[in-house]
Amino acid sequence: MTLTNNTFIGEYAYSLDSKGRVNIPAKFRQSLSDDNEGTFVIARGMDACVWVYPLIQWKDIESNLRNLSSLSKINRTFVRNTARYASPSTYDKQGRITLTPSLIDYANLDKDVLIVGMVNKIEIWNPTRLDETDKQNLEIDPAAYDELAKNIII
Amino acid sequence: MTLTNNTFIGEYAYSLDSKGRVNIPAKFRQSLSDDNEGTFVIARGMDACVWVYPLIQWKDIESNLRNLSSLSKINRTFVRNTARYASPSTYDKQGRITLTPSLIDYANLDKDVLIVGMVNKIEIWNPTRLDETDKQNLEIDPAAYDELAKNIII
DNA sequence: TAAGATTGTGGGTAGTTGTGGGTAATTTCC
DNA sequence: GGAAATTACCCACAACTACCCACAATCTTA
Repeated sequence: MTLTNNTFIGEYAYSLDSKGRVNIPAKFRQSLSDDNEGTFVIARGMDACVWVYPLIQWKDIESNLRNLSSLSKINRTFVRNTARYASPSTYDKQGRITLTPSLIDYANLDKDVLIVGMVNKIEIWNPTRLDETDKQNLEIDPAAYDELAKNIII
Repeated sequence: MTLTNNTFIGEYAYSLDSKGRVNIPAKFRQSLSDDNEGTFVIARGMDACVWVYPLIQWKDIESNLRNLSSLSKINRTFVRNTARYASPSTYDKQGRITLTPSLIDYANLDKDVLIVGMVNKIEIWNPTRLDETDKQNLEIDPAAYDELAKNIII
């Protein structure tokens, strides 16, 4: 059963093979709308992971980046860091995309990877790194978290 | 007799089979509106139980998550923690949904489970865990109940 | 009260999904 | 231009999942 188009939830333990390929969970592929043409854009995550966007979602981001004036230094840096490591990747007949060596290195990926649905995108993690990040996030200001939760009825 | 659509009350003792399937009480299914397409979204409860949302209820949550920018770390954490353990599940011809091993483990579910209507969602409990939780909650601050009383007429 | 329908529970089977590896096409580099 | 390396495409198999059928217990209705 697929929810909304281009929406991803859930967690999957998959493996990265010797050719740098990872499976995109079947449920995620089913949720992809046709106009993505089976293509994702992979990029550096803001945490130590790989971000995987459906093509049309990425196009949206691109147009936002386009609107940032390069007069501002922070804009230049942000645009550069975002665009620099991004690259499109179409999945093969078995539903796998190929990651770039640069991204595998950045996210510290080994054979075992964790794929996490983040609603509008997908994250690929080294399970150990995610554990560490989780622990660090425990120190996050609980008040700020409560503020968020206040606006979202769960 | 069905009360309001997508509203669940009452308690049922059912069983989880070897394939991780639980029956959704017939009364709950009857209360589901058609636009749910026979689908629930299961997720980690805030207590040690599984939360089961009707699809359209979850979509609401999802659209809120979609609007949180991943530039903010606290947003990323919040989205991840919410989406990560959630997964859609359509009930079969017999009215059962399949739980994920991860959620069965989280809620400590055994063969005997307790299904509790929580008005806008459903909870699935290990009966023993629920007893324990009940006992702890006896010690709830009466002042907190007074606070609650301001917002709800019972 | 008896017959029929509905509901909860168990299990078998066919199709799908994840994973590994092989071969041909393409690109890169000397 | 040709060899080496890389990439894209294809096939195969094991594990898993979704779907189907069966049956007993309960509830409904005539």
